[in-house]
Amino acid sequence: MESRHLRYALAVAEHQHFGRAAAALGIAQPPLSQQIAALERELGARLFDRTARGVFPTAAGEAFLARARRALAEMSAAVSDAGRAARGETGRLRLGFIGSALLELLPSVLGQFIRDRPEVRLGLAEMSTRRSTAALLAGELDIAIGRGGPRGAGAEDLVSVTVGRDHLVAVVGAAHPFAGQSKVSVEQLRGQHLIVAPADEEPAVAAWLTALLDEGTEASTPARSGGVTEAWDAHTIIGLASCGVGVGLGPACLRVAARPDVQVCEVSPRVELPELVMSFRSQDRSPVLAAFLDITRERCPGVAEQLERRLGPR
Amino acid sequence: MESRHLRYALAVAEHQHFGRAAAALGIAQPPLSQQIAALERELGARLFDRTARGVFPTAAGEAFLARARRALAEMSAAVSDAGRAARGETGRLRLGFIGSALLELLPSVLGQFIRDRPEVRLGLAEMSTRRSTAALLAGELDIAIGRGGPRGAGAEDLVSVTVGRDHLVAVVGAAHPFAGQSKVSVEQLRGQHLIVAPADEEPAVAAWLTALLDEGTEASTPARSGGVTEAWDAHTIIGLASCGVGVGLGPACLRVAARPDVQVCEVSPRVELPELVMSFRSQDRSPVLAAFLDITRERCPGVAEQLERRLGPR
DNA sequence: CGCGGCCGATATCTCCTGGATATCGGCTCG
DNA sequence: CGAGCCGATATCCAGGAGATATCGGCCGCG
Repeated sequence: MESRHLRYALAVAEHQHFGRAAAALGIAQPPLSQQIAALERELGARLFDRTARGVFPTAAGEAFLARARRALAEMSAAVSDAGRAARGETGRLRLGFIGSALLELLPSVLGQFIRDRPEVRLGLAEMSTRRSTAALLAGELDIAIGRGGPRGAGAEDLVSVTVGRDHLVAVVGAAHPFAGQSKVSVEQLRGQHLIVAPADEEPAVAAWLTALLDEGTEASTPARSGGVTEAWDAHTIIGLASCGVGVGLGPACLRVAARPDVQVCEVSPRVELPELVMSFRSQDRSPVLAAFLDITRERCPGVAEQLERRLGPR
Repeated sequence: MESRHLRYALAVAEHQHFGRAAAALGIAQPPLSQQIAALERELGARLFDRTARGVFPTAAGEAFLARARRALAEMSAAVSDAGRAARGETGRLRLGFIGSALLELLPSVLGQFIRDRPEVRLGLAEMSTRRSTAALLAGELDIAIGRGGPRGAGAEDLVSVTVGRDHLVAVVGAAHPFAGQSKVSVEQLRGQHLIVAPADEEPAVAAWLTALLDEGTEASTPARSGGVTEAWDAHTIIGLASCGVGVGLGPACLRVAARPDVQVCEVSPRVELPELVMSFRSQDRSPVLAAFLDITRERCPGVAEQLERRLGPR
């Protein structure tokens, strides 16, 4: 049995007339009679009573037609659903991001995305750069936003573009000696007890910070004698700084989360943190991802050029 | 698009392999590739990613396959539903019957029918012979059970068989002169105030009763000087008799509904009422009706022969 | 009561297309 | 780097869907 049989049976039921049904179907009457006869033979049941006053469905016909209508509705829904999914109007986008992306980048991009693609299910999860990279490679995420971008095994399967930059600031409690100054130097940070992102979760930031603090010192000299406390997120860094644990270090957007009892000091001279990087699987042809990238292209200067360069030979 | 495309796409999704999917479908691999390619062309969307590690559905493919599964399920349900309807396992049977059928015939036949065909929706309505005949002809009923069977316009479109016989009994209140006797004669009934079924609703019974009472009297003599009260159902007849309105007349099965404060008298010599008759439209080929007739055939002696005679030249 | 017309079924032919066979091209893996 | 697997492509064939012509039955009309 083919869906053609369903369409033909429904046409006959609708017109109560083989000739007119055939015309509506764009075929001649004999083949329609044949197809209905073949269908009835296959079902082992007569579907229509051919009377002098018209063609009417039997009880079996009624039962069959009801199902046939639903089957054809599912088929046309299959077509339109596939089209919408292919155009990226429906589907799912799972996004893993570092907390600081939530302070500036994501509100803008996600707002636009949700307006453009209201039927796409968004999965949002804040996580470290290491975890989002691993989840992206494992296929558990579609987009990862982290600092410094993915490195290590599997990174060659990903495409990464810079979507934001921040410079370093220091956060101290009111009682801290730095509290009076609006600026601190890198030199001053050496020897302080520092509150920073976990080294194994944010490898790029950790490596960069080590390089920054070791700069110009002897390799043998223990540069950070003050020790280090690792904190996962902005609010923890600020909280620890406020109660005098040490000097919090992080991107300038930490200011957004600052509280009255801490002071945020610029670091002088100004130094840039590893960039905010958005990654996705280079093999991922998802139209939803493409739509998200389009929006990122519009909203983040420079992203268009980076994507063109990296995706050029597609 | 034909349902073949859905089957093929599902096979590919299931096996993640064109060759094995084709083997499972009983066709060669090239036509399968072609059909999938044609489907993708028609949809304007790629449904499968052909990678080195296997064939996997795209987002559009997932959406399509989900609908395709439902569409095919509806199609096979259409086949089985049509079959069950054709075999009379599902469907509807609307039955109109005179009250006295409920006292003996229907409990037996309906019990068996409900056991045999639990999924058939039964519509039961008690009504007069005139109304059930009209409803049957109007297509509002599938079976009518009345007394004396249909007559008048349209009766030639119906098939009727006798399914029960009853003899006449008289019902009187305790204070009635007949209360002492266990038998009354037809002669004694003449001149009594009679409680009988409505003449226009039960034409066969009324005509038969008139003939019975007029038997042997002069045409000019007013035979029933006692007058008549018409009552629709057994309980009303008995109720009216009990409070002395007159002598209730009805089939012997009235005894089933009798109360302590009335007496049911045999009429002597015993006379038969018009038969209990079951009718259906001779054009009706409903398998549910056929199943009901089969049960009637088993349970009512003589019905098989009557049906064979009347339906023989089908 | 017969005849004309409508409608679905049947007969026959044609041609499209779904399927088979053979082969190619690309990728993976030993 | 070559063997082998797998999907795509090329080519051919045949079954069957559909077109045309015609039949047969039923209804309605004169």
